[in-house]
Amino acid sequence: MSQQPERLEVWCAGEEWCALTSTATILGRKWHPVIVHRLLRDGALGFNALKEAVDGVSSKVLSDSLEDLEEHGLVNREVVSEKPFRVQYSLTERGESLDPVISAMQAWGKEHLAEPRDA
Amino acid sequence: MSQQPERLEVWCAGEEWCALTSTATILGRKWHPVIVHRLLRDGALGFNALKEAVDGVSSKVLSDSLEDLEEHGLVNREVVSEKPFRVQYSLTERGESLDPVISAMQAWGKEHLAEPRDA
DNA sequence: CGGCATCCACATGGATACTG
DNA sequence: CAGTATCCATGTGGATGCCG
Repeated sequence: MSQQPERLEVWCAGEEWCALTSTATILGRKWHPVIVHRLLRDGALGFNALKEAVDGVSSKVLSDSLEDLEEHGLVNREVVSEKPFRVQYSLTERGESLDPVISAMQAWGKEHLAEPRDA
Repeated sequence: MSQQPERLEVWCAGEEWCALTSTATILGRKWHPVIVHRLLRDGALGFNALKEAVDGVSSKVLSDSLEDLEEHGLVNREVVSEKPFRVQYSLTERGESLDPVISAMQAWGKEHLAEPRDA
């Protein structure tokens, strides 16, 4: 059940800054943190449900993003039904471990970015 | 002395995902988190000192990155001497407030990304 | 429903060379 | 020392349309 043992392979292993740049590269794509956040909040979701939950992403970009997240072992894709074709995306353990990072990012954003109305 | 009162203007204000995407866009650029980390760790640094501290970035990219960080009010640029021309880059209060985010990113990276040798 | 195919525009990073 | 000027390859996102 645990797909955690091995660490993610990265091109910069050995460099002191690798942990930071790699994490930035993974979470720095426009929708990645939002996707992870939605899956953390709502649990497993189908493609279109996730698309609506994210709200603002196109099919193509969501598809690309999910593929990238899958390749990084953060998201799990599961076909739950063939007849009415249904898929579910959920976080792996590694994906869930991003919670503190996502939370920190969102907290910072809420604290320092402009809001529509102040009050 | 406080340049914190106003929040950063962003193109996505009002969107629920704005805090996350904007933060991702700011910290997601390859060297941004490393630059902020170095300034957090070492304090104010000159251009070349910072370039060496980051280790791996080109002048052009460092220059671009610093400009971007300045525009976001995270980094402060100060000319400390004209004759022997010297400049110092340091974090603003807003920049320092990124500490928890950078720390979370680095902690996650160290925990989940491959290292040169295992033992 | 859950995508993929295409095409396009622009952002980003890197190499190299040069300057005040 | 502290950058800027070019040039270029690739990455990334977005729009639109189509398919099983």
